[in-house]
Amino acid sequence: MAAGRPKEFIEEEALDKAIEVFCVKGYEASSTEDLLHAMKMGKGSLYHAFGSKRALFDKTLDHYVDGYLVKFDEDLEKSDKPIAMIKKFFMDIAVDNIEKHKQGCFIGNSVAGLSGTDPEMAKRAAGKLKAIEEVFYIHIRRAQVNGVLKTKESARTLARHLITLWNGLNITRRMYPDAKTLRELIEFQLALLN
Amino acid sequence: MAAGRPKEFIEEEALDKAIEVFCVKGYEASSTEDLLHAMKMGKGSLYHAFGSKRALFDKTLDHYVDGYLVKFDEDLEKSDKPIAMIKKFFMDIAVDNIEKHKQGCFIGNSVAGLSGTDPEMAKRAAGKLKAIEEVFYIHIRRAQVNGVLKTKESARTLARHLITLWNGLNITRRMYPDAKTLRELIEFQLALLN
DNA sequence: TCAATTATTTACCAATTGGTATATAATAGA
DNA sequence: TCTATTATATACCAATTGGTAAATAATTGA
Repeated sequence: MAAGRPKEFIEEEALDKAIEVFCVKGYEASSTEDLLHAMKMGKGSLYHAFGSKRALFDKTLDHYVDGYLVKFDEDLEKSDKPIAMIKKFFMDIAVDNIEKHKQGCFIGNSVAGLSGTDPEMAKRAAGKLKAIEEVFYIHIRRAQVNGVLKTKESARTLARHLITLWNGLNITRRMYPDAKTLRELIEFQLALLN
Repeated sequence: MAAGRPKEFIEEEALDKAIEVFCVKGYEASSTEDLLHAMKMGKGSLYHAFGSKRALFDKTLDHYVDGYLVKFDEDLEKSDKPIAMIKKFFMDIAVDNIEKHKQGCFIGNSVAGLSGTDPEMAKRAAGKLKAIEEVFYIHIRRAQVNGVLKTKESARTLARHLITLWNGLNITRRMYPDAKTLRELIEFQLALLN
């Protein structure tokens, strides 16, 4: 195996920290200094390991979705009540703490923030949302075939409804960062999934 | 009346240009240089007239909503089919051109982009969304009393549904900047308004 | 015509930006 | 122990950032 001085940071942990910074401040407002401090590494190391701020951001996008979507899909796969689980996924947003509400969704924030300055990266972020939609789609489709879901509306539209709800809540939760308001709203919209 | 050298710019026009810049690039990524160029004024003039980048942004928020929401409300007031008009308002999003899709909603973008770096300004932007919700609310409520709207769901929840749909489309239209997909989605969600 | 007032132009500023180059440190294998 | 390899630390960089100061230009009212 190759030799060389061993890394003093764990890539996954460093990326997690970078995600926090990018998510809270957005791409432009996150300075290299912010990232360095949060990731606890020197400038040399960071640029050696990740190449550039943009490349780092790109990696965080993958890391964020991989670590979170794959698990969600697996959990749905195992579950005997996937639709109830999807509903719970949304209802859980309502009881998030105020910090989470203010933070919003990393991917949604990225799509909104980058589409004017870095369309290519925005497209990649949008692709991640499509991947989430796809998970919704697969399990909705299956539930329709099963007969668990009675609605005749196309699974594709239902999945897109959910992703739009997700995107919408990402903003609306900043307007109303309280459980009651959000719960009412989410319950109302999930009634379409019956 | 007071004397003094007359302004060489029209405030409303300058603000419109600033809105374009802020909307496309976001607050942080919009440099003073960008703004100066778009607004066609010198640095001295800009700082003399608006004080700071942040104060300018604040003014654009007001200008954007004032010029657009008040008119919408008036139109709804005049209309004999306000609910149909609200629906049309949403359906029109679907046929916007690709530039508009990529641009998204100035207010929504601002809420997403500022909540981590300037919570106070983010709150002001969120307040603008609440003002839009209020317009929806008033006309939904009235339509329920009229009997035009049959649904017994609370007007407040319906209004919040619409603002969440608006916020959601703001992101989803970046994923699917095509009329067909958006129309399907919007039609589906507007079915709740019957 | 002369103040007073307000707008514009221009030159300037310290601080911060993302990024690089070089030297050094730590490892594995020969 | 020597070499190849990889990681880190540090000093440095040009460019850009938001913002200011002072001089000047254009207006109104006396």
